[in-house]
Amino acid sequence: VKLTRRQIDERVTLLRQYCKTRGLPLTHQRQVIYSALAASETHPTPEEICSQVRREMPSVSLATVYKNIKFFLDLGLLREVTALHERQLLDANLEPHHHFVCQRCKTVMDIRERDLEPVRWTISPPPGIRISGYKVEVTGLCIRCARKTKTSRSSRRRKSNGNAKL
Amino acid sequence: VKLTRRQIDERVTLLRQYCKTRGLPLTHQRQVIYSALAASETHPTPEEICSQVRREMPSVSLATVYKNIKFFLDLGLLREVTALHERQLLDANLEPHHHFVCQRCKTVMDIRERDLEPVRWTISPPPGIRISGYKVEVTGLCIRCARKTKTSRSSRRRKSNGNAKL
DNA sequence: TTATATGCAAATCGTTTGCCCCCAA
DNA sequence: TTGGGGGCAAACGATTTGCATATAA
Repeated sequence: VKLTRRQIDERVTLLRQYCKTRGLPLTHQRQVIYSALAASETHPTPEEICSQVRREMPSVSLATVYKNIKFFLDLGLLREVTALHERQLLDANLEPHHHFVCQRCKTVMDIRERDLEPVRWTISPPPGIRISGYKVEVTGLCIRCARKTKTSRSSRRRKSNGNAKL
Repeated sequence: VKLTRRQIDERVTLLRQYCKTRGLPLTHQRQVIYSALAASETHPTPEEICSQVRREMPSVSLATVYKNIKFFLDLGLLREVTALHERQLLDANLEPHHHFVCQRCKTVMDIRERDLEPVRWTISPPPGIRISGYKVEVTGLCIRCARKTKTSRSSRRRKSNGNAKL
């Protein structure tokens, strides 16, 4: 999905508005980092974005790129391919199954395969690729976090992945 | 999904067979690590498995646990919750969409939301949780890797996530 | 016996933090 | 002017590696 120059500028304008309404400063590097992200056609790593940004602004530090990425994520102006990249989580369940991931505490719970309709294409799948399986990731809030959210006060980014039940 | 002692032993027997047919030694620690995994009801980290194993065998090193986890993954006796935990991958596409992940080179490609049927439950979703969305992860081999596989010779674990097209 | 695994410690990699200076508002 | 941001280097946490020793087959 390649964006035109104009579409990228629109994204930066969106960023500008977000910053303005929250009274946050919009620095030059922040703009350049965000347009590098918006212009990316793949799923870049922070390092890759940093190299990209350095073509235009050789002095940016990797730390600044990381800080801004977190900033954009918090604002919802950017997403992660997976929220579970922090550490390796193992799954000894060899049966095909799906997952529920709590977006607050990151707890993962299994969903039996038969509890969801099989995934189906509405068009023919892209030619050339070989498909071996489909895994659905249901996101939301687990019971514990859903309860806490009513009154708020968080259990964000728990280290343990606990025993919470669906 | 809590397994009975008997089911765990069956899993270890499976491991024993895999090792035997490949002529690989089945050490005491390998067995204990594998049963700790099979007995896990959650999605443990390597650290957590290590602590668990140490209750029975206090001398195991974390390095051994890591090496064995890789061993089990290679044999297909264990899975990861996500194959993309190694580094943070960013996704500037704010539209809801799905992903194709090449299990060999780890390239991620977007699938437009409308190209897959919406995910649906066959039973009513677990009460108490709050669901905010569904993301499908289609796994398989990308064009490049699918081609290479016929003749073999790999591009495993490429560092870049490339520009490969669906 | 012989190949492979283990344990330990050092190395590496990705990411975060502290601190001092600078800039956008 | 002033509070958040930027750059740098040190700190960190997770994972990997090198190597000498121990172990399964």
